[in-house]
Amino acid sequence: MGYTPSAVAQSLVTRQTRTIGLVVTSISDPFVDRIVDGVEGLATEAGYSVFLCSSHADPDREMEIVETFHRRRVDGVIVVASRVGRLYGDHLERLRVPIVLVNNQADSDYVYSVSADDEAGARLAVRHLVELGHQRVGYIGCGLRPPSNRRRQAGWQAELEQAGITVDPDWSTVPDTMDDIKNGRLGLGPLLDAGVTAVFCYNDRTAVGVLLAARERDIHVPGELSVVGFDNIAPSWYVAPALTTVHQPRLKMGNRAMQILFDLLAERPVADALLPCRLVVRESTSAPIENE
Amino acid sequence: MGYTPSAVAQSLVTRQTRTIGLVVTSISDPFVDRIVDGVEGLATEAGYSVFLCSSHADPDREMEIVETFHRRRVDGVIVVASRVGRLYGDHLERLRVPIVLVNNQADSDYVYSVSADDEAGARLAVRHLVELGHQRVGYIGCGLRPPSNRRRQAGWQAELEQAGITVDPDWSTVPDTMDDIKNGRLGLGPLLDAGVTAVFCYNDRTAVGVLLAARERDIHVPGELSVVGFDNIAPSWYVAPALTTVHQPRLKMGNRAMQILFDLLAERPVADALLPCRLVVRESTSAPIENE
DNA sequence: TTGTAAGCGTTATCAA
DNA sequence: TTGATAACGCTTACAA
Repeated sequence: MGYTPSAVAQSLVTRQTRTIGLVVTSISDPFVDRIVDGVEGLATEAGYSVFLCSSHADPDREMEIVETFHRRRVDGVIVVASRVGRLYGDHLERLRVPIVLVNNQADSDYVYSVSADDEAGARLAVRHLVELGHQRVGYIGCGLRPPSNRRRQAGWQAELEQAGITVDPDWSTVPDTMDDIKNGRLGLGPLLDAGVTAVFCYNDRTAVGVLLAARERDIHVPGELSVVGFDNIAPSWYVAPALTTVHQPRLKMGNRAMQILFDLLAERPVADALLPCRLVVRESTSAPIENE
Repeated sequence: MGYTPSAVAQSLVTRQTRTIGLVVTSISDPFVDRIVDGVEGLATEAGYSVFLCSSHADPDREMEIVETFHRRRVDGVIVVASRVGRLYGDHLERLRVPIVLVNNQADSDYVYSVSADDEAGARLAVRHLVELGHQRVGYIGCGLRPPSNRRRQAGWQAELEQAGITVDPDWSTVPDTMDDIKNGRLGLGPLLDAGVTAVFCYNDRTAVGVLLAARERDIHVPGELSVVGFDNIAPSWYVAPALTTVHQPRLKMGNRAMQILFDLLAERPVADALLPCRLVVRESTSAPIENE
């Protein structure tokens, strides 16, 4: 009837805004998109609106954003790939705004989290390589995301050891540029020198860097080198060769984060979630070449 | 001092929320990401927060979202790739909420727009192909985005005609699946039958579909077929071969949309913006093969 | 300069 | 059941 009630006046009296704040490192990060889809989808369905803001991976910005969200009296906050993590506990027990972290476990009483099982995912990738017959498989990591890098690297190492392979320290490298693709490019040389026949990468973009560097060196993938990524971002299936990768259930992770937030708001009991990954085999892996 | 003033109470009395609503078709659309960055960057800098919501290209959803934003008393709305477009005029002159459309010109008094110059961009692409020596260049369009498709197709045709080439109707096809990549895949066959030596695609994903289909048919790109895309999304430079494409200044478009909204809010005079595109030549184009 | 009161657009409470 | 009224947490206009 030509008139729309003011949600802000309603919020003032009901003391809830039906609004949540979502902070991401960058919207241009292909890893983030489906997670945003996941939280936004559930939120909208429940009549919530979501504020989106990028921290650009700056911890101070991240904190500012959360304070801004609090100032706007959001009912809750979701942070993807937090750079602050467990530090929230201290800072936010005053604010009393429910907060859930995606891919960044933090065992504070005020902070909950949903993450993909990085270590198990990494093991899936390495097991695939080992079963293919690879003995010397390398790892190219990511210096800018220490927690998840650590878990994926640990999974890589554990799976190799379980296969009875002694891991050579030269098989792994953890570059720390801002650019994942560049990391992959940079990382390949040293690993090749160390004699690896396959490389497991921190994420798909790193793997793309490896693909690019391999092409420049005229190394055939997967003939001469197998490579596997992590995340299963959209381009991973249409680069050449299509990437074998570890799928993270990103939409589901977004959904779950939102669900946890709803539970928190309704004061239902909640538990952190650790979601399983899945191996997706495509064209970038095969049995190692037989030499001599 | 351990206390944060409530922005909602402030909003109630100042009658402005310092909030804007941004509606996109989907966050997972690689075209959208940088536009969101552009909007969000300027907004945050100016102390505004942004609500993000996906319409999934459904006009009804889009309208609902705008109404929700209005209910929340956003100061303005930005819609990327609107499916409603000029229809807003009638519906929103009551709401009196400033609205700016990105890539969807609508000449209503209440609706402003910023767009990339699709037609000029298309001509850039085709001119490049013609200068390379191609005489029969095809076009694969997008049935789901009629306005921009029409402009790009018009640019393609105009540029060919200006080069003195008579355009064969069989050189163009406009598939209308939801999936751009599939469109490219589908479109290649008919064009090949019509004898084209180069194809200009509605966007980069369509071009990726062409690349994929060409590989399956063992057609070498660019040796036997040149292909150019549109948008310059991130993957376009790391697919193989790297795509020649038309760059849309998406970050700038986002910035500009936000700037226009600010001008509207300050009651400064504003004008629609039409931003130029730029050709980016990479590896997917070359001179046509000489036959007999 | 400092303080007090009215009002922003709703919901909720409590009389009638 | 209906209808008036206080309160929500601020800004601002005005009085002291």
